[in-house]
Amino acid sequence: MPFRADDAFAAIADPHRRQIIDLLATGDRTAGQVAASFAISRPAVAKHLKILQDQGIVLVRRQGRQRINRLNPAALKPVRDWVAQYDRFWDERLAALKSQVEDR
Amino acid sequence: MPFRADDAFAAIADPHRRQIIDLLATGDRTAGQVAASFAISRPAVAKHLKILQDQGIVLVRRQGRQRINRLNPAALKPVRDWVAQYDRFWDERLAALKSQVEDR
DNA sequence: TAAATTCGTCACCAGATAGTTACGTATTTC
DNA sequence: GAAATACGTAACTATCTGGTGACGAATTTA
Repeated sequence: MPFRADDAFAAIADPHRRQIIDLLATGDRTAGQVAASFAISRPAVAKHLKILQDQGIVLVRRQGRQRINRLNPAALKPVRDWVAQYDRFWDERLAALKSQVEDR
Repeated sequence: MPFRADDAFAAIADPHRRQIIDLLATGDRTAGQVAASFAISRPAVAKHLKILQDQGIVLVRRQGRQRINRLNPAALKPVRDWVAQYDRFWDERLAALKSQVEDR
């Protein structure tokens, strides 16, 4: 029973998708503009975008015949929260300070 | 050309592997002990452990005929660092405080 | 030494994934 | 209206993935 790639963790497992996220962090882009930045084809990029959209990591708004993709980093929070459990193992002081802030 | 699961991001993409990490966070375990906590078979667990070991997320020490697995959370740092880029999008104040600490 | 325990790994299978090319639809431009 | 543009998606392929059962090596126990 293979696992389904239906969560944020699987969404960021692919290097191309992380690159797409990093690119969208610098500004909104259409699928075509994103594809122009990579060696893979536009349909391949469109598929990656769809996976990111399904997870809410990328939001789309229509503008004429264009579909503009915008990054929604808040959707990465599950990943961030899970990883943050282990922060204290590599920086005790930072973790302590962070939990102080978060508890306020 | 599918991507190769050869980095920490791919290692934590599988839910079982995250569960194994969470389990090892509570204490060292042998592969058999880990397998006893899951519905999947011991070979399946051994494979997951090997992937985690290859990424340095799990370290093994031999003790007689046992191989004891220990969590090494520091190996998750690449994931943590990448995700942390986007912290400011959901908590500006926390990010500011964190960068102050980290810059010191 | 023989039997039992602990574990890694091989061979194999079903299903998922990432990629391609080809095509269809909606919108803008001429 | 016709042509061009921007995009999604279906169909297909090669490869990777997670799973199982079977086997063998190493170590402990009887």
